[in-house]
Amino acid sequence: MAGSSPEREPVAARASARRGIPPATVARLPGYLRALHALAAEGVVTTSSDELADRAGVGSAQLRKDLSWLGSYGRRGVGYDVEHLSSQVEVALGLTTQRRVVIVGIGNLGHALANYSGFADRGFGVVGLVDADPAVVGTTVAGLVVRPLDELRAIVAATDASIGLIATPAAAAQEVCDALVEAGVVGILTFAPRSLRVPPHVDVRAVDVASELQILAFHDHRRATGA
Amino acid sequence: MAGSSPEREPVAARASARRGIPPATVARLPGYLRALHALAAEGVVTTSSDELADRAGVGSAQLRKDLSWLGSYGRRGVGYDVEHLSSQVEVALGLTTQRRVVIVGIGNLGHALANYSGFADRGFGVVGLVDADPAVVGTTVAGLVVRPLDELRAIVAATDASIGLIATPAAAAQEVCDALVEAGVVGILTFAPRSLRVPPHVDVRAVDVASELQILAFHDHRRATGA
DNA sequence: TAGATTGTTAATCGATTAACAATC
DNA sequence: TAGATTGTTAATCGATTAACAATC
Repeated sequence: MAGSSPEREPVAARASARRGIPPATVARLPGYLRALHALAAEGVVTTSSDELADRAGVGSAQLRKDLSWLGSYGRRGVGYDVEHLSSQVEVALGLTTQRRVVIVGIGNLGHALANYSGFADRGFGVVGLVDADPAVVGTTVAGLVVRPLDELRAIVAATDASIGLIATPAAAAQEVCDALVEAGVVGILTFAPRSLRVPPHVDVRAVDVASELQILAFHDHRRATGA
Repeated sequence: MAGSSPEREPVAARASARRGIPPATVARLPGYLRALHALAAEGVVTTSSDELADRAGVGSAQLRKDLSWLGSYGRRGVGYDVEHLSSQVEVALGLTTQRRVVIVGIGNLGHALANYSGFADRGFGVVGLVDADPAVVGTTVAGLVVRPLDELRAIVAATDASIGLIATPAAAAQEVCDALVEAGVVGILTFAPRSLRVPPHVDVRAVDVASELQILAFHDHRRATGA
């Protein structure tokens, strides 16, 4: 409109500025980080896109394309420094500061999640346990006392938790979700088998174990019958 | 080659014949089924793509496109019969015969999974529990006696299990996976945080809870910083 | 230099979405 | 018939992949 064509940035930079790292890439970054940590634990100092992709279970072209969204952290002809790349992936994912997690629903699954050591290893701290059942409230699980649902807001405020984990029955999930949102969490991971409604600023990810099995059943079925 | 153009089928039919239902669609079908069952439980007899999509948390265009891969089970101007569509989705997923599941790794998580009633409700039967720890072997969990790892093959054979569920530590997962494949399962759902290597005829799905949290952390981080 | 490996391009492929003709 | 809603089309969008120039 000003009569001259604007300065052109590289395509990738423009896309990055517009939309950031693509969701499909973000979803694979934790897998790369896992593979990098495994390599570091084995004492490997330098790796290649071939080796790392193989460890992560993806193609090397995809790995390089994914990493290119973060920047240029490899050396042509050499590969990637394991420690340095780990750090950069952690920076990209925002794992440089620990995030605090509240678990709601301390049944079998909530119990297992509260005791899962993999959270602390990977940047998360479980800071609160909440349940609606008076018989469960007051018990100690994984070193934390289980608190009643009506204290959720105070717990989130006191601990500055940003992530809520829902391990309740499906029937209670939306109500708990609303309470978590109201309390101020911005990310929710739910294991309850139903879809949740949240405002746009809140991010929900859902793990439904029976759905996963049904997807496996489809492939089993295809193999057994037609194709 | 024969000198005349071949008969043309509709595009969708050709694609369907070639590759079947797209993976992204298959992954959403369990969610539709859940929503349909919820509607049925409320006594709703007929639904629309708008209502069903809303329940499942997707757009109505996407829902109709997805269902079109299964066939034409709606009535223009009317909607879908809840019971009939449920059945058709179940047929498409191969849920008309119950599939049997073996769980390996009876720690906190394996325990929770063994006791999860959602499996039976949705077409799966837990028929075997296996653990490597002699202290766990012999105990009864969810009505089943935990058996040692070296009996895995016999259990799969005796129960005709087709799906294996891995709830072991990461370090044991590949070994357990190999044993499951060797025993004859064709679908594996793993909760261990590492990638698994399987032959092409075996299907693996992975749930990594800490990875899910890391993906949530990314969005939290983006919100807090730049975009 | 010669060999190796990245980062990027461009082509392909698959998924999503809006719009609407078909039809109940 | 008029209104409603599907099933399908076609356009757009995003993801994957192979190939290779850049460069260590």
